[in-house]
Amino acid sequence: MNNSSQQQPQLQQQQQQQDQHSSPTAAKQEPVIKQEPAQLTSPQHTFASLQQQQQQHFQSAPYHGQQQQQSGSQTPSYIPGSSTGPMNAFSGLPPNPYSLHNHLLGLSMHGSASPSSAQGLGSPPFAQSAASGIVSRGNNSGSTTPSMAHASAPSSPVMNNMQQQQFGNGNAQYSHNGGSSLYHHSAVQHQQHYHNQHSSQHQHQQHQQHQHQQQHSTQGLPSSNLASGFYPTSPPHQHQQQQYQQPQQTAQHVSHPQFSSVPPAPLRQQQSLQYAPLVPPLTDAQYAQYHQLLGSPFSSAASTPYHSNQSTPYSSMPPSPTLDYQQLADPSQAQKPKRRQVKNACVNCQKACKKCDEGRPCTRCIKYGLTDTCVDSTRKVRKKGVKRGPYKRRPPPTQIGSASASTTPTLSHAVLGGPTGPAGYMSEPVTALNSPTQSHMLPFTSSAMGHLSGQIDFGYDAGQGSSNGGGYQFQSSRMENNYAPPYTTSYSGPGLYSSPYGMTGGNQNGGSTGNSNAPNNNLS
DNA sequence: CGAGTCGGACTTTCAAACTA
DNA sequence: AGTTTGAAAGTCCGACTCGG
Repeated sequence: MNNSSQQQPQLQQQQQQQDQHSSPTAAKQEPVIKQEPAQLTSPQHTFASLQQQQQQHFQSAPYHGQQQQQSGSQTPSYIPGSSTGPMNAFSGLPPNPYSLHNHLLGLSMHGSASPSSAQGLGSPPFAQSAASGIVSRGNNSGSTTPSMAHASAPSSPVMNNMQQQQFGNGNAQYSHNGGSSLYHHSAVQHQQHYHNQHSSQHQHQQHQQHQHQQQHSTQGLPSSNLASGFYPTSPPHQHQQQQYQQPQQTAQHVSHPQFSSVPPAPLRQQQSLQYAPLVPPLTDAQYAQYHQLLGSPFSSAASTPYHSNQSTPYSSMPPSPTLDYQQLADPSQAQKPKRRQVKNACVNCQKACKKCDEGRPCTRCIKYGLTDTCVDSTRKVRKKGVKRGPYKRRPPPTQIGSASASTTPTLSHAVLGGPTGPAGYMSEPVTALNSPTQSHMLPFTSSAMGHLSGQIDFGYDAGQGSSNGGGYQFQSSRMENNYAPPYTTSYSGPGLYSSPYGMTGGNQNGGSTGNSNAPNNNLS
């Protein structure tokens, strides 16, 4: 639908759900690179070094079932600080051959079916509607699942954990056997569901890509693994990568602190940049070459667009959902890949507000010798029965000029005359604010917006902020004021979905206050 | 310099609201 | 019954402080 562009990344996520096994690798790199730069080979990997690492990575610790080993018995490779940063990531991951297999099997079986596990991979995302129907109902919490897609997509391991919780399993180790299939099943379902909602075009693209990938990437690895994208193959991805490359290279790489003296920008975007070093600024062509040279299926583990979902941050190629859009909208806005989060951080990481990973013990805990206490944190149960104000609907994308849509969120439609936009809406201070930014900033400059919103008194904000109840008061006040959320708009662009709306909208204001507190409450 | 702390940006989850 | 919305709940970045 509208969000198709957004979806890309997500699709990838989903597709890679299984990839997660692989992606975790990437995922771990992040922390390593970033937080533990010293340990790793420093962010500034050269291609050569990168290659080596990857190779080593693969050779030495392809996939052990370490997760099982767990406590204490980590293999050396597991330990951060070794030169095998990537490896750590890799090994740190759950990848257990069995689990992986099961995982895949589960997918293929439950997912929209695909004869081979490999296909299973690709299929889920594309299986859309058919599957979705099956899906959404019945799993854990109730009705929905649209969002699950997000979750499921990112990390299989995570999924497991998460789902375990949801299913009441409780324990973190992700179990394989029957369990895995079960979890995955749901995961798949969600994914599919999600896809339904949002993407469609991209799905096709990616689907194709996946196929290619599979075809190309068979080098002696179990098909399932390949399928899962466990070992990404560079060549297949290249074209896709190129799509994503530009934004990153142009913007991120260039601006990365590592490579430039550019002072840390206030924007969070910088964060993502940290990963850039893996691939110094290159032209598209160069980049492509690079991957070709690397050639090995593993070479691009982190960088493969497919994996990127999870690994987005780490990979230099991370197709963020927004990237495409950004590019289109405003190259100058190019941005950081979307930050990926684990579904459930361990208690230690949570407490420290540091990045966690799916592994248990997680990399960080291993590093700090907290393996004993590295367990999933418990999540609150969302309260039910909270009333919400009426939702605004976005006008169909078609109404909005495609051109304008791509470049501008077209807030105006909604705001001004949109079905959802009350007349009074424009008068709101917010709109004034928004209007300038909406054009391109909104989607990507959430941080900027955040600042703005923080500085600006929206009127309704005050009342709402204090409310605990969450959105309820907020909503009602809005209604009273006849106020429409700022960004509800008809933005048809790709994926700006969550953040733009969430942030700028009520969420931002109300949310930020609430949010900021949340962690503290929990953590402290 | 590494570890701990923390504000808050950002992401994900998921129930309510909405639509077909 | 399926989809969309959007706030709650959560993750974790990055700045800061502190101790060795």
